[in-house]
Amino acid sequence: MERSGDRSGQGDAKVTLKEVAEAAGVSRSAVSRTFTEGASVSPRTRKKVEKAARDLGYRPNFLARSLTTKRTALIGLLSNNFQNPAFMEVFDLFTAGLQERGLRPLLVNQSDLDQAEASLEMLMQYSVDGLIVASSTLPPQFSKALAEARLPVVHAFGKPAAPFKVNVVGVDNVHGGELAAELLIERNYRSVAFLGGPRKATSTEDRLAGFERRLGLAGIGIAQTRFAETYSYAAGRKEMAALLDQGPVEAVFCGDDILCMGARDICRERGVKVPEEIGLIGFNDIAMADWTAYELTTIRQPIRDIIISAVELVVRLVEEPGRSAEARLFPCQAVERKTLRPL
Amino acid sequence: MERSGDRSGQGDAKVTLKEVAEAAGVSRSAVSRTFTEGASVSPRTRKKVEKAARDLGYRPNFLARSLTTKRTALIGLLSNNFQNPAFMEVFDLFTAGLQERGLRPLLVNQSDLDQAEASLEMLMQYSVDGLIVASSTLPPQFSKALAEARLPVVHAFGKPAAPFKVNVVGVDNVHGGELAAELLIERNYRSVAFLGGPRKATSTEDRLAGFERRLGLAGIGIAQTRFAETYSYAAGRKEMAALLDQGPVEAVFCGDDILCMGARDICRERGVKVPEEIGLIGFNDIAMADWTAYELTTIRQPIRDIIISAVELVVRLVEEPGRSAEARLFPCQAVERKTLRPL
DNA sequence: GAGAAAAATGCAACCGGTTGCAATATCAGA
DNA sequence: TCTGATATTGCAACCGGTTGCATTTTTCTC
Repeated sequence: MERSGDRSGQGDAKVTLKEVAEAAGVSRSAVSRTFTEGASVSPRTRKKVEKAARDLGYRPNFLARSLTTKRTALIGLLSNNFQNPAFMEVFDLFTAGLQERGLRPLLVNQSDLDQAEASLEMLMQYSVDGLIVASSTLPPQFSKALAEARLPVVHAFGKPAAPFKVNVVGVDNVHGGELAAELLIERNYRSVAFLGGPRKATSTEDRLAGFERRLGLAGIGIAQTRFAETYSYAAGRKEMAALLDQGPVEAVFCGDDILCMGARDICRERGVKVPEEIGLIGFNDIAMADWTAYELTTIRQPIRDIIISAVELVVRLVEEPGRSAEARLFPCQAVERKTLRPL
Repeated sequence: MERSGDRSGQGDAKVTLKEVAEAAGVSRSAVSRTFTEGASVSPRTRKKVEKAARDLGYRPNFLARSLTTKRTALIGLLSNNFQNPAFMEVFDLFTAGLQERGLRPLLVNQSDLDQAEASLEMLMQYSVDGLIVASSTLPPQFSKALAEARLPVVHAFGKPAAPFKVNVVGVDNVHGGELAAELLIERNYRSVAFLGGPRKATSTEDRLAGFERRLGLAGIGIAQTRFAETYSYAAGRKEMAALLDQGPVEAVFCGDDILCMGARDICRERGVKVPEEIGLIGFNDIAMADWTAYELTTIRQPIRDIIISAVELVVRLVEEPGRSAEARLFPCQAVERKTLRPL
């Protein structure tokens, strides 16, 4: 004869609170309280309930619970950077950070942020407690939708936006651009180019703005400007190739390491030596930037700090709904490796 | 005076079915039916309900619904490869594939699979409809827990396991190892080494087994064998360095592209020329393997096919609970680039 | 040991939906 | 216009929990 499961009894369908209550000879409330932090249950009942629960293999249903508690511990994690291997680090830190606090990331792959409103709606239907958007850009329309949704939202890697109030955690990209410019100025580069990420990304604009301004103070103009369509190796290659075809420059500031790696490889392919014949600066300081094949000089973005802060912020927003929007900006930092000529 | 929201009326808390019913002057059932595929509602009621819903900004609560329908459309996505940039592609495809089918990935970052049972329990508390485990290894204990859980599970990138019946979608790793061996034999390498992933990973064992066997047929033994602790660039560097220190070999078969890239870079650093002085083969054919700085000769794993198949399988398992476990294995394929000497 | 305060318990309503069933409305055919 | 078949509708119970409140039990004080 077939046993319907062993002593841990996951024999049939799901075991419910009611069955545990019956088995333990107590009311449903008693069972519920046993599994609720800080509820009032006598040690004796608790013991009985726990035994019954163990015997039956009972686990409380989180979703049913959320119906009354209004908390799901689900946090939406939305990003448009699924093509970028560097983002693995971002996902790693986000998921680990959320899990540490008992939160569950509900992942949304939104390659086109312009159509993110449907995703937002979906997230609300799943009653997520909060949302983290990990992307350097945020189309105004989406930003508007976010602001209107009654939902704690943190935009990680974004920039403080004027029109709508969304919480932001990121870096001062203008300053980052300035740092890049300084690196070049110090080393006497005179003819420089900018190879940015998507044109519409505010991070791109800001990096360019800071770069241009600081360069301007030194009397240097930007010889060429190009924008990649996506943050990807392929896009970096493509734009760098175009840039090289266009005419000679002494150095290129890339708006992202992954673009810079693509750019670096086009140089490798064409036999133009880095840094002897052309200088390159990246942005982010992703782990791969340190790989022997690249050793990018780059502007470091404190990814870890940003993510820890974003998680902490979203948690806080969930706890204090009334809280007004906030921007947390971390400083960038130049890290010198081997893609610029020495001082 | 403050307006409490515009005409779309997300003024206050969440709008519920009941409120819509009242506004539309119909019963709650009618509203429910309006939002349920294939339910019986007259066009007239539907119109009324839809108008009321629109005016109030109503969205059905998925979680409440799931309580009675027994479906959440949540699929657990558990992986231990959050350090591996190559896995970005995997996440991209998984999330996109699930979303296409209206499913939502609940992400679990489980760097230590030995402790995955708690995560499994958590997933069940969230009533996920199914689970995809993306990892090349699966500790027996976890495998056992998976088999016992009443939950559709697909192990992607795994291998068909003897003791417990878990659905698997992956490649024939033994054959992959053989392909690598053939590549080396053809090119007359005689002294070869194996630099594998984690020792306990079955994929590592299988690749090694196939490699060794095919080599054996040609009368070649494996000169050195090393195992990386993780699938990471750093681990690849470390083991390759050790391997180089140990003594000379003509070629190394790396159990993963990311390890191979680390290995490649140690060579670059030490000035040992690839492929002139040492040959390298990777495994996977991740996007980065084609980067100019690496151009790895490697054994291709059809990632896209595996993922599409895994998603399709988990969907099917959800629909047909009784279905017995299945293994879907795809063939590997050698792709030649520039890290082995020419024929 | 009596009385009052504190702790534990159960009842019943509720969270936001779905659904079987019986009742009602609509429609077709004669 | 009447009858039976079919389509809509609402009622009420249910999904698996939580929680305010009144009641009962326990504990403490004197």
